[in-house]
Amino acid sequence: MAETARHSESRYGNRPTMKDVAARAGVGLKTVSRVVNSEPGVTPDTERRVQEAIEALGFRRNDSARVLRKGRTASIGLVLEDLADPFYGPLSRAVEEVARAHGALLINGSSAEDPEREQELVLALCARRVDGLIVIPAGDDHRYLEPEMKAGIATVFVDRPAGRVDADMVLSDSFGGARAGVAHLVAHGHRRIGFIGDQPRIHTATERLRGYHAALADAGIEVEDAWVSLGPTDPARVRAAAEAMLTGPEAVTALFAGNNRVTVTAVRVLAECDRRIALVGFDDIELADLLGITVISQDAAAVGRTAAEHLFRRLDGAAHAPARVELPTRLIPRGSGELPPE
Amino acid sequence: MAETARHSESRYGNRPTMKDVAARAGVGLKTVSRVVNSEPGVTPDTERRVQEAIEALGFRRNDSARVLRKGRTASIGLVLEDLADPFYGPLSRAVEEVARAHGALLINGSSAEDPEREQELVLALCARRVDGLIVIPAGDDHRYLEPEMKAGIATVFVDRPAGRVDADMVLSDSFGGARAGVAHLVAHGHRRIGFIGDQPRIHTATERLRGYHAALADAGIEVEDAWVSLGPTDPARVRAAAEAMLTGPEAVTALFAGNNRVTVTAVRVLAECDRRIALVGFDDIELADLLGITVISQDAAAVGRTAAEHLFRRLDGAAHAPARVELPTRLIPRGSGELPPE
DNA sequence: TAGGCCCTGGACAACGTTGTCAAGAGAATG
DNA sequence: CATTCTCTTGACAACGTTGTCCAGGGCCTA
Repeated sequence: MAETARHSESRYGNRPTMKDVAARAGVGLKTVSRVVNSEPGVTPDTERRVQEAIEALGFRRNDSARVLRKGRTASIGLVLEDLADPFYGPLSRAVEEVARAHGALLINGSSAEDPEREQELVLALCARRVDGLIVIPAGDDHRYLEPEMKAGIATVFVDRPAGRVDADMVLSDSFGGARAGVAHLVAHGHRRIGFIGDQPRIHTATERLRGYHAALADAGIEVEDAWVSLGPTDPARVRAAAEAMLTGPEAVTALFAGNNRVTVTAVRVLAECDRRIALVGFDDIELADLLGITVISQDAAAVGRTAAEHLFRRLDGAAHAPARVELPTRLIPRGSGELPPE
Repeated sequence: MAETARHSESRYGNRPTMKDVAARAGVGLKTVSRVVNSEPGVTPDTERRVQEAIEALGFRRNDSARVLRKGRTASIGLVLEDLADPFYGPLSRAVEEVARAHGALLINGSSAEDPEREQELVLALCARRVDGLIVIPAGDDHRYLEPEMKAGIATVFVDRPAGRVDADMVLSDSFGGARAGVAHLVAHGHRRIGFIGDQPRIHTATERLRGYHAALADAGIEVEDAWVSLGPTDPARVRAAAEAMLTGPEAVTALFAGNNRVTVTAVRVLAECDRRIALVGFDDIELADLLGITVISQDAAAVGRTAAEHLFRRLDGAAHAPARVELPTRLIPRGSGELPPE
């Protein structure tokens, strides 16, 4: 029977290690390490020999081992709701750019708006010992993160506040934006305005609804129940909600859409409608200019950049109390929000 | 002088290790490992004691160490061009879903269409020992990946073929799609058709141009130089190209846009134009239905899913020769491509 | 020429985990 | 009661890297 060669086939497909390089170059292990990390104290001749061995063997440093030894992974985690959502693409890209500038890689995960999945993802990232976390919360209780944060994983919450945990946050002014958008409709003569938003457990959804109520209260208008609809933002639900608001004697003359997905569906519904209904949407959308859609725009890239910069400032040692940054929104009139009631 | 407490402050902010848990629970190290990994052979009583210690200390397994030991990182890398591009969001999300189903995390990076940055990113991912790589090539020479692939990092190229390297690829039928799109314009009476595409070093750009030429050749139409423009797809360049094609006695009556970014700008230019110019764009765009834009649609999510499934099949041991999958495209007529020449 | 210093290079431990193996405690069997 | 077998448990090495520390050689100075 052949002797058991239990490690004849190593895990990384027999990748050469520094030891192999050292053997081939006829130097010590640590000298290879020095060359690989451009540390001083190696004569040019020795360095050349090591470089040749590295080249010949196709050696590449194993960062897993390095991470274990050094304690820093040079990677950060980003947990968002859905990478495929056009709002999160630019945000994610902005985070990536900042990470890159700090020599860090980005690990991405989508929670699909499921609190359990969010937690699962976040904890997986913590187990990897990412240096920091940027989280767009799906759930509203983040106490599970406390031990992690105490253990030194810097965390910044984005777009929605953290639940029951004291941490840095970067938000958009949902309340103010919605209030301005609805006030805009009021200013153009509307008194019956519908609001279609996301599920009430999502902070931005209720904030925007609060803005809607504030604007109508400012105008002395009493809101009817039938004008407000919160829930999932899939096309079917939104379509049903919009159609309900547009029918009957009490039909609204204008709609406020609580986010980009709602706006998209609303535009489709209104295109099929025989009356001219005004529309203001939260979040800008590509080609909205050509379609003449008035929106409340938030700068997703700026949100991501701000959050990432915060994070790295923490990683660089900033120890001030958790900060809450609120970025402004901007109303962009393009026609749909300026239609008069009919 | 105080004694040097060189490790008084450990790297992970003094996170407890299995050793600490073992000490507290009064058991051996390996027993903790067994509990953490739900391995059999631990009495309920022991398990309870260990669980309590884990709870009390807030222990979380350090996956860096695990990775080093096991040789699998349970993570894959995705290098694409720009996460903020609406084409890549769904693709990336689809890859993530497949990875999740296999218990792997996704590390994301944008090459910004820069071959050097692509290589830098890919090699960084290799140094992390990701189990596999999905690459949307920016460069056209990937020989630098050969040692990595030989060392066992599975790699799938997506959207564009790998350069000088034999590997799995998942592509869309750019040639066929463009040919069908241009033929569609010809069928509606156009004989002077412009083509605005991406930089010629990008494979899809030249493939689509090839499709354009093929369709016109099929129709016996001779292409004039002024009808074709390849280059960066930033709005300024595309706008200039489009405006040039739309002026003069030899102006085109229809445009074929080589990708989503080109289409967006083209739509803007045409909206300002006094003549009615036909347009077909490669890649579908949100709200294109409302704007009546005829497109050649490719299913980004399907591309991502297919690539990721290929990758994991490789990781599970599939050893067949590199495969090249080409996914079909679909022409979606919505009005802009059916305008007659005027 | 002797002594001291600097510079290069290498041996060794440690990071936190998991695989291997063996020991010990009971239980089952003769 | 002796023996074997099963089951639980823990000691130990190893993964590939980096930090610490020491040795030896060359060079400078007195």
